[in-house]
Amino acid sequence: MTSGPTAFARFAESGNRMTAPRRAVLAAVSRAKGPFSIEEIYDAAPEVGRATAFRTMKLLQEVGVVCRVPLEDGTVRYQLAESETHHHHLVCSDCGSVAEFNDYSLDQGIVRSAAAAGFELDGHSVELYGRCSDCR
Amino acid sequence: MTSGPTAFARFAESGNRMTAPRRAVLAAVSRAKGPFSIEEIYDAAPEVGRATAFRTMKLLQEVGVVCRVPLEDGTVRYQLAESETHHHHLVCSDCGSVAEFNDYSLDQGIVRSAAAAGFELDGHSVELYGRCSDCR
DNA sequence: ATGCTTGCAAAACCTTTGCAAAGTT
DNA sequence: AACTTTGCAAAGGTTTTGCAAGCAT
Repeated sequence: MTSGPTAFARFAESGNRMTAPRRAVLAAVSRAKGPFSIEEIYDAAPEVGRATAFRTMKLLQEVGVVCRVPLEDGTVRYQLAESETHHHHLVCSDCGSVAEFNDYSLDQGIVRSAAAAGFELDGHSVELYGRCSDCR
Repeated sequence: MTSGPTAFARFAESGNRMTAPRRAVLAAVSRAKGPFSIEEIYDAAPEVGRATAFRTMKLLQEVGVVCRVPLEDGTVRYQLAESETHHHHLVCSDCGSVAEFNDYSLDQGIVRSAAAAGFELDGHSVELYGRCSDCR
């Protein structure tokens, strides 16, 4: 639940310089309740230049502070990553919330599918679309 | 293996009008060996206007003739859909090929994961990234 | 000090729109 | 004949760039 400090900490650990604009973006990202677009971030952090907002968001993705959430309609949002490790997303089409989940046996199934196709697996992405328990 | 005529047939069945520009886009799409961008399509079908290329590609997606393939780097390509039904993708990072696959038990795992999270599932997308059997 | 980061504003992109003309059924 | 679709060119929106000035370390 305490995602605020975590984003800063994770970024600090990444070995990148901590600057005022980056702090502002991290704060905006940490404040966000659900998935957001880059535009929403630089609206929420007006002291940061457009270019820097884009540059910083790209950096945060690389560093794993935020993760990309592809929506069903083909657009993309971002969200503060709860876990730095691999995970999947549950995207609610009603309220727009995005929850992370892990399922070991699901990942196993993916490994098995890849093997069956003679495919050497590097990574995978799984997005589930539907309605969350609150919205049902 | 005979994907050429199939795209036309599928489109015809969709109840949309068959026009010269649409035939040109369908031909270009059918000719493509792997995943492609919209720009590649209107480069390959110069007689078709830009706007029409975009409009037609959107239509082909809706109709299920082509499917959207999200790449690991966040960009999106399209590919002629082999099967009209639900399927997943194996994206090769070496040769760029995209293969479709189905795995019933994987889908089952997804249904189970969703249920475990109290999530009402509408749809899902699974992309596997790695190296195909030819490139290994 | 050194080298990375920023902001600005322009440029580069990509996609969509409006509307009259042309085409399809 | 009725209704769709197209092409054009312009508008719209988003993301990137180049570079001098400003920071973090």
